[in-house]
Amino acid sequence: MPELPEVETMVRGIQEAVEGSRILSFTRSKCKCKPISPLPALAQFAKRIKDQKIDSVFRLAKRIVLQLENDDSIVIEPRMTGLMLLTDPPSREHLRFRWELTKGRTKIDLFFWDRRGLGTLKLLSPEEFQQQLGPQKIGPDALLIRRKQWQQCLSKTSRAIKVALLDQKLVAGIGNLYASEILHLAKISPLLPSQQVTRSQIERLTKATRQILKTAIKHEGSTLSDGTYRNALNQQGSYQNMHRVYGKEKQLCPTCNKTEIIRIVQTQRSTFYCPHCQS
DNA sequence: CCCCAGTCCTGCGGGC
DNA sequence: TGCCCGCAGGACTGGG
Repeated sequence: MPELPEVETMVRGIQEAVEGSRILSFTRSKCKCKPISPLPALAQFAKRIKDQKIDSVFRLAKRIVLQLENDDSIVIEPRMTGLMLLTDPPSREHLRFRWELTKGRTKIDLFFWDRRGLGTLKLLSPEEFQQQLGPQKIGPDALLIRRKQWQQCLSKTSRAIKVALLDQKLVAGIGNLYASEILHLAKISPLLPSQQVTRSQIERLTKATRQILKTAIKHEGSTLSDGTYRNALNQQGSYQNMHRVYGKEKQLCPTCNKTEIIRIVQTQRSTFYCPHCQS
């Protein structure tokens, strides 16, 4: 599930400890779990990053980037169940990778844990980074996108606005959960064809996106009932307690307090909304 | 080019 | 009780 707020929380959680540290070792966990799919030969990967200093840690859409001093980047995509942790992971079983870092005399363990194993890890040269993660592959960040950019990206597609919000080429960082939350706050129907969005709807969408994502970051993201998502210290987020519509089928809409929230399916994903407030 | 269904993966909950 | 199936949704692929 990690979307922008969860990935941002992971980055903030490891940033201080990891920035300026040096990579002592990188190992794949000896657990039974399968190695991550597009990972180059591990020995080669480990060799390329060994003794490198990590200059900075930042979020790129839903990815975590460790920028190395030689300008290579370690790019981590948690996808559904991946976590970056500074403490012992939730279980031994799905631990995938471990970095041993040093900073002065301090030793730091950094873990990548991933229950479902859909996450990916890449080491990219600056050229590969530009090619694979450049602006033509990834749209403007959802936390920063402005009214004019919303207008531009939505005018490009005839798809329903909820479906467009999930297209990372149009706008980056929103996933299935926050798409429903944002559209509810913005009072926009998830079924609205993107090209038909009005000026005032764009205005509301711009504000709602920032407000939802910022508040979710403040609450360290959403830990759903499966309990998977955790911050870097293996603690749960709390934004799940503030959800407006996601997972709340048949409950009353928190805005009008008289209509039941309904669940529909758009391109094989659940959408939750209030048919009264978001008509 | 645009859009969507199918794919990867694991754990859980519902139905029988 | 135990088994099986479907579902959860990140991003990518292939085909219409």
